[in-house]
Amino acid sequence: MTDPKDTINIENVVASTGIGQELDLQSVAMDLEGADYDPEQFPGLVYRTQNPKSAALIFRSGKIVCTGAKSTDDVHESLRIVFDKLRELQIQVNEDPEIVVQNIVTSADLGRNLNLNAIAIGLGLENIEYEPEQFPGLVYRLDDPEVVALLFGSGKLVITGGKKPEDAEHAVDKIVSRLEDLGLLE
Amino acid sequence: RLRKWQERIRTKDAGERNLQFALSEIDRMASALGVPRSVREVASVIYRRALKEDLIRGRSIEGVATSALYAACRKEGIPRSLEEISEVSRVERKEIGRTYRYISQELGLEMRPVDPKKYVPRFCSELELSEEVQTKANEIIEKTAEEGLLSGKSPTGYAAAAIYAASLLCNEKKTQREVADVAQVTEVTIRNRYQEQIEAMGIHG
DNA sequence: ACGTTACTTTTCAAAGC
DNA sequence: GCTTTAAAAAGTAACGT
Repeated sequence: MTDPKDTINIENVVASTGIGQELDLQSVAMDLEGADYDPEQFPGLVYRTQNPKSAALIFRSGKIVCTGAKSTDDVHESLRIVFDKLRELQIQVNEDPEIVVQNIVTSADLGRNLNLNAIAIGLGLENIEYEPEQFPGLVYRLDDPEVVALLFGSGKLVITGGKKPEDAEHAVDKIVSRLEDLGLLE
Repeated sequence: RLRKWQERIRTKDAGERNLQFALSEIDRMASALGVPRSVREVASVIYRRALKEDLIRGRSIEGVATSALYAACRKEGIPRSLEEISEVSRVERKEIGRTYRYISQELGLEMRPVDPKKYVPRFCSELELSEEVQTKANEIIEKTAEEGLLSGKSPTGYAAAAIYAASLLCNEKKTQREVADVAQVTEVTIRNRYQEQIEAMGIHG
């Protein structure tokens, strides 16, 4: 009788911020160890942090995207490292740049197998996308919270598109009660 | 004013030429796949609806035409896999799949997942397997799908495994390679689905 | 027949083509 | 629309051994 909510795990957090200063990415790429910069391929410079593990995309405008962190705390820690690295290169970085979480990817487990065919019909074909020839997961878009859920035959699921950890909890609650109402859980 | 008239005629002609091209492509692909005329008609209707709803913007005419045909085959109960469809189209499989999902969603086609049993007659006939094998394969699909084994699995691989198992049970053995070739899946997929299916059926193979 | 790697889906920001 | 980055889910595929 494990509450599916207790199985929720944050797998990835995407956030954006900015140092409030324009950057010469060419010189940052020269001085910053481990930086990947190929403007022909992508306008952002890629810098990876090891602890916590994440990847930062640094742009000419001074805006930065951080992805790969496992929590919002890790996002802040990763970006603190990036800010300090830039300061070491004599680049002015704002005191406490505002960090906005843009997306949180979560996984969870409903604890029992799912009959995706029955769920597709039950939730309504107009509300879902299920094309097992192309992808094994059933795509279910929720309005509140505004997230997208991927349901698998194993009962495991992925919740993405949320901006706060509670979004995933609410989504799992709604999915569980919806499936229970339809008699499709257990 | 005369220029506007000419432009309208030019646009109208271009539009009609595009529609004619799309319909002739649907016809060409349908012939190559050997599907009945009714499927081409359903595909034409879907294409015209997509055109009317302005779903072709930002997409290729061929991509929408191919996806309309793929959807029509499924709606008519004689599905062709994306792999098979892409062989007669110049549009790649991935693009056909995503365009199909888009028009299906936008037109509210409410397509049901493909039933693997729909592939059994065609695959078995290509393998020259008897009616008995087909019936057995359908039985295997029916029973194991009820137990939830079908969730997330590709219909062609599922059908292929059931046909392989049925051919063994009916002493009309086909190799995994032979079945894999007609279903256009790998032997690995047949092996994996086959193991699950015979276990669920309580067969010893 | 293994094992490994890699691709499919969803989400999001960034700047530029 | 595309490009890049990360991550999970499970299925399928293509390598090499």
